[in-house]
Amino acid sequence: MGTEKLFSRNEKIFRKGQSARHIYKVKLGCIRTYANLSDGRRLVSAFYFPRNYFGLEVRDKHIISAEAITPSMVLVIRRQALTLRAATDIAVAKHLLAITNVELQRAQNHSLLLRNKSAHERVAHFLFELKKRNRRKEVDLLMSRQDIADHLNLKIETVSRALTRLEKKSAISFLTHRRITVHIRQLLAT
Amino acid sequence: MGTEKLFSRNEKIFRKGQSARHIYKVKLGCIRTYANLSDGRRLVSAFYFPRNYFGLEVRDKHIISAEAITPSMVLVIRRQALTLRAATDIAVAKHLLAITNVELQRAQNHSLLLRNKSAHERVAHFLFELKKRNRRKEVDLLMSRQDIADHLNLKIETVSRALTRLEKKSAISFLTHRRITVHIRQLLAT
DNA sequence: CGCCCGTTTGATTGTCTTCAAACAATGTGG
DNA sequence: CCACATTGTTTGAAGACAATCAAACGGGCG
Repeated sequence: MGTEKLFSRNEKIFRKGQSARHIYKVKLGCIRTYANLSDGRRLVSAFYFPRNYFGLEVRDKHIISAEAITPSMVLVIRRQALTLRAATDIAVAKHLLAITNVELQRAQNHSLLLRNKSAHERVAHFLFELKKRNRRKEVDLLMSRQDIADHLNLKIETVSRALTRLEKKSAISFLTHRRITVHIRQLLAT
Repeated sequence: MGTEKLFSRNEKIFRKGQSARHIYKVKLGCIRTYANLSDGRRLVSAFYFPRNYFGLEVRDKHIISAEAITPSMVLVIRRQALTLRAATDIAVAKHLLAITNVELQRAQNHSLLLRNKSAHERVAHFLFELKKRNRRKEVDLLMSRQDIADHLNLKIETVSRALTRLEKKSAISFLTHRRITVHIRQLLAT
């Protein structure tokens, strides 16, 4: 169901305001969804990895934009086709509801995080989630520090400092700037 | 439609977790909805004044609690009765949708406010909204400083300082601690 | 009148941002 | 292959802001 499509680095997948005719599933790569605020800042809503769905909308228009962070293979599914199938096939309907719930949950947790947690806690939580979603030993930070900062509502320097502090506390180790290992035990002890 | 009920100061109207069998309309007084966070803090979601509806829920359980701030007269409407009428009466259905949208809008604006604005801006915005909803010359601060603080995610001292600063800038004048006049022009110039 | 609660004020601290500069990694043209 | 530019990241110092701790104030009510 749907057709695969390749997006290059920083290529737009959909824009805020466009009518939401498709939903998307990451096959390979990494996607960010974001909005540009009126004051010039950028708000990165979420990152998506292989097997994640994105582009779900309640209304008929996208309220955020999406871009590929790395070259990414994306399954593009016609929304109408999906809702039609969901109307008759209970399994499809359930699946659709499930991925919508995942998304809702993510949004709610994230806004709680931003409201209640300090900069260091936000970064630690972000890495924790990354690790959970990746399950491999090493975690690739496919997104830039700026992406992370805009996601956590922090300045890029603050993100950087938080990372070095976590390394000093042996909660993470840098292999390269963009590739780390996460030591869950020490991370949660922060 | 519905029955009027009188609630005394600080009396609970519904609790988090209760099944949401009713929706409510303020006739007289002032209501707060709130949640107690796991860390002991309290989060005041919103204040409701005469003609406002509250207690709307998407699911079947209340996710927040509600209390009367001052002695309040409240119209209690059976939810089932309302949705039944909405099923046949388009006007009722539209009305229901409208008040739900007001609520959604309020929630979205509020979380934007908390994310982007400084303490002083939050307090100024709060007073601005109060004034808009009140339309009278004087504005009664029926809620305590603590209520305001918990609504704006600030400490009580910060709220107090913001208020005195606004007075110094002639954006507001105190008649008493709980009764002020708001000078919109100067308030927006902040 | 005096107490109590809510509020205001003051001094200090901690955290994040801002401004500035150094550093590292990668790419490009000669 | 090297000199140089570009981009992304880290580090340092100073400043801004709200939280915290502490104390004084004021109004309402017994």
